[in-house]
Amino acid sequence: MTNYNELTVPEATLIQKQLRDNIKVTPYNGPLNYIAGADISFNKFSTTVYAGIVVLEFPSLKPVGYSLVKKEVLFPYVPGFLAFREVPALMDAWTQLPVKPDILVVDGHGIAHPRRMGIATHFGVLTQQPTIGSAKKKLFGNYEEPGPEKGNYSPLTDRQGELLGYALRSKNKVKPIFVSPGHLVDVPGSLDILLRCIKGYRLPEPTRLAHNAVNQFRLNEISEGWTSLL
DNA sequence: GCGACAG
DNA sequence: ATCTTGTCGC
Repeated sequence: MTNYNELTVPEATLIQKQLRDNIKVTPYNGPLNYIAGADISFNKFSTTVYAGIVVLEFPSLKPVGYSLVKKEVLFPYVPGFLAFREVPALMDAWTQLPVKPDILVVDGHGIAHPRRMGIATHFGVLTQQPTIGSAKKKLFGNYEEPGPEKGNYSPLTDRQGELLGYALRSKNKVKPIFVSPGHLVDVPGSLDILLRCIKGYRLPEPTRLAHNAVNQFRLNEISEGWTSLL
């Protein structure tokens, strides 16, 4: 894998344009026995990032294990280029997984991106794994505020009206989350799967548990490596 | 030029 | 993203 730390934004843009030819937004018809969530945590002003992937049994959503790694990152956070900052660390956590999940939910957008290359798509294309993007804020596209009830959603589209994903009310009276396909999953499919990951919190279980894990890791409450919970 | 802007 | 206490509403 190329070294993202030395890249300039124009160079990163070129990479996104090259990778976009490999994106596959297609129905996922494989099995779904395991789903995972990926997230990153770090201390403000630090170049050390704590990455983690938590694997859950599906549809019970019970965690079965987690992979945690620490890595130095120099690429800054630039809206639209999150992947260049977080993918390298996530890749290490991914490689360390003894068994890969059927679907991976990444904290960030999939194709709901100016060049259709959000972090979930970027990671999916590089690993050739089905991924879904789940973000807490919109990055790109237009949408109408979804209804107030849990489960209500509205389409997220580009200027040509093409469907990129959805704004989803994952819990009553909370701001919506944004769901979009990463790779090897289609738009409706990404919503169907994500809806089955909601457990009463705003964030879907895979993302929520991954977020908790990387924070515990950063605060030295749990250690690096692969840990089985079985 | 102005507004928007994942984590 | 992270830093932080109390506070308002369901």
